[in-house]
Amino acid sequence: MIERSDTKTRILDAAEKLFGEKGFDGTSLREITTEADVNLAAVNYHFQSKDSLIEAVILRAAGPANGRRLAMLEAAGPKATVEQIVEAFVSPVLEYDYHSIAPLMARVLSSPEIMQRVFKQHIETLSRRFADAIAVALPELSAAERMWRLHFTAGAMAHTVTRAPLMRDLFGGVLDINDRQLLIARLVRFAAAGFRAPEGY
Amino acid sequence: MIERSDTKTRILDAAEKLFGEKGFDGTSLREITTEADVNLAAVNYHFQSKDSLIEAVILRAAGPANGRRLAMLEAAGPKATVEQIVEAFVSPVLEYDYHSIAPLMARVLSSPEIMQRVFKQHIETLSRRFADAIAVALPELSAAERMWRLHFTAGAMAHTVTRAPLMRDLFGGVLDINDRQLLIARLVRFAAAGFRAPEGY
DNA sequence: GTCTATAACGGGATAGAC
DNA sequence: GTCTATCCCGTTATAGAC
Repeated sequence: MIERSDTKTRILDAAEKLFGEKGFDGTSLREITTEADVNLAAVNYHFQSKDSLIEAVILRAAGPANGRRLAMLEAAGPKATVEQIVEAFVSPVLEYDYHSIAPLMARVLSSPEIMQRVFKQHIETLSRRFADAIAVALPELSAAERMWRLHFTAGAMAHTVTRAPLMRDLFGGVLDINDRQLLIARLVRFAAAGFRAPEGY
Repeated sequence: MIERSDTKTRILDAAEKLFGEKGFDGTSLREITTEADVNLAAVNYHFQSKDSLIEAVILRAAGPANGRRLAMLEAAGPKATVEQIVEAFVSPVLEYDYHSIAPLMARVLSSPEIMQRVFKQHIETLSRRFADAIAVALPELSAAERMWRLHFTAGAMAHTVTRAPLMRDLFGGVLDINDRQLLIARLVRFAAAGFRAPEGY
C-alpha cells in the first residue's frame, strides 16, 4: 500500500525542523502546521499539547540512540570494563547529530512534567541496566555511590550536548568541539576515573 | 530616607516566590503583578520580558553563591589541591537552597539567549579563575583538557541541582539526596578523580 | 476513525495616553 | 513611571465533513 506521509509524521518532521532552527518558544504551532501543511487543530488531535509534541519529537529522535546504548552495553559482554560501560552510555548520544535538537533537549530537560514521563518510559530501565553493569565491574561500590556516579556522568554528558554551541564561541580555539571521537574519549576517561575513585569514609 | 520597597524590588520578590512555588510556566505575569501589587505593564517596563525577569531573579539569587565560590577558591590559596578547587566550585551551589530555584535554573539553562548573557556576565570570568587554579594544581594537563574537565564537573553539578527532585522519587531510598555534605563529598571525589586521570594519547 | 473549521479563553507583550 | 487598551499566540472544546 502506498502510504503517503501521514499527518502525524508531517507534523513531527516540521516540528523537528522548526524547533531546531528557531527554538521551542520561538516556534508557534501555526508555523509548524503551515510548514507541515496541516490544520492547526491536528496538532491537538494527534498530540495533546505543544509540550507533548516536543516530547514526541525528542522520543522519536532519542529512540535509536537509546537502542544503540543498550546494544553497545550488551556487545561489551558480562565482563565489560568501566571504560566500555561508560562509552556505551555516552557515545551514542554524543555521536548523534545533536546540534539540531540540542535546544529541544534542553527544553525537555527543563520541564519537570515532561521529564517525569520521558524518564519513566525511556530512561529508568536504561539507568538500571547500566547501574547493574557497573555493579559487576566495580563490586566494591555501594549501590548509592553507583547511582550517583552514573548520575554525574549523565550530567556531564547532558551538559556537553546542550551547551555545545555556547562552548564553541566561548572558549574559541581552545576547545575542539567538533572532534566527537576525541570528545567522547575525554569524557570516558574523566568519568571512568570518577567511577574508580575510592569511596572514602 | 525611608525608602519604601520600590516596584522593581517588589516584582522581583513576588517572582522569586511564585516561580519557586509553581514553576516558570505555571506562573503568569498577572499572578506576579497581583502578588506584588503593581500594574501588569510595570513588568515589561522594568524588565523587558518574562524571560528577562527570570534572568534577573536568577542573577540576584546567584550573585552571593558565585561570590562565595571565588572566596573559597582564594581561601584555599595558590597551592590549592584539586579537591579544594572542586569543592570551591561546587559546594556553594549545592549548599544553596536550590530546591526553590531549581526549576528557574533549569529554565534559564534551557534558553540559549538567556545563557549567552548570563554567561558573559557571571560565568565566563569565574570559569577562567577556576581553570587557572587547576592549571597550577595539575600542570601536566593541557589547556583544552582542563576546560573540558571543568565543563564536565559543571555539568554533573548542574544536573544534580536541576534534577534533584526527580532523583528523589526515582531512586527511592537508595539516594540520600537530602544530605548535602555527603552529596558534595561524593561529587568532589568523583570530579577530582576525573581531573587526575592521565590525559592519554 | 481521521481530520477540518471555528469560536472562546487565558496569557505575554506593546503602544500610547497620562 | 504608571496605566489602559489592544494584539497575537497556545490551548481547549465543539460541530461536523470525509
